[in-house]
Amino acid sequence: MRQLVLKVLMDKGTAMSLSKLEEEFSHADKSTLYRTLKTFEDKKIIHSVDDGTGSIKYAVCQDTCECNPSDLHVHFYCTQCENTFCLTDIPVPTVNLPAGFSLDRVNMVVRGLCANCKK
Amino acid sequence: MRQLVLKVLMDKGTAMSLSKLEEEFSHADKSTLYRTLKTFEDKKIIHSVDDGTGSIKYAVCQDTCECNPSDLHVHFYCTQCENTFCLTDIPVPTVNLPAGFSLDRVNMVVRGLCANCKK
DNA sequence: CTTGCCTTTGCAACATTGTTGCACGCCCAT
DNA sequence: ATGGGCGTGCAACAATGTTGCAAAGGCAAG
Repeated sequence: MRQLVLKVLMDKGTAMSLSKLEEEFSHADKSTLYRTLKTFEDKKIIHSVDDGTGSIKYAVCQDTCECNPSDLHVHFYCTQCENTFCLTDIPVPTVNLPAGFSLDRVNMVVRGLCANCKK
Repeated sequence: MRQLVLKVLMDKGTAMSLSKLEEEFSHADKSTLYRTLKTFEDKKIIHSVDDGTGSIKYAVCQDTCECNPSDLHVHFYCTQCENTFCLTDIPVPTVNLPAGFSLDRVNMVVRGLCANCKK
């Protein structure tokens, strides 16, 4: 089952939400998928993205993924196809915080149209 | 009532969630506050921030605020005091999207410790 | 083979947040 | 006084995320 979930996530190419996975596995239970995702996240096999849609998305980590300190890359949410992409090539730009502020993590989500939907 | 809500938001200096407002006005109803915030948002008096905590925060717009196309400034969430600040001085850096992608809005939230909590 | 343990799964319930329908009360103008 | 519009409160609801508990399966030791 976990193998199936991982395969779907890898084939999909985009970040998936829990409800999307439920549709994919209509026979599987929500809690099973939920715990599967949590397990993967603990094991640093996938990382979660809050893309502002209200539901958390999950995507497989790249080989070079360093999910440890942060989500290092920018995420993109397409407002038309409603897919969330990992822009693994685009690192989160550094920002100059006000004096006294220390940085822990950064979440950066770009909304717009993806290459497919813009055609 | 709306005047009271607006006053609290302005005095607070940080972005507040609906539940925080409920605490502030223990006698007021959730839906009243909710509709008040929605009204303010429509009128572009306040803007909403999804800081990744699961609850949407609201903050008064600056005079120069141009909430229209996007949240133009970076937001900061302090993991200790759990306050969300508008870093109105810090514009969201531009990113070079992959070919074919078009930008609509950007949400950028920095997590860390604020000046007060880092002391 | 049987027993017991551990893991995984499914069902159900729950908390939280956000949202909406409906009715009541208030104010104001006609 | 009457009616309409607005704001408010109560309640219910939907969606998401989360957890407790019991059943089912595999695996190893006896």
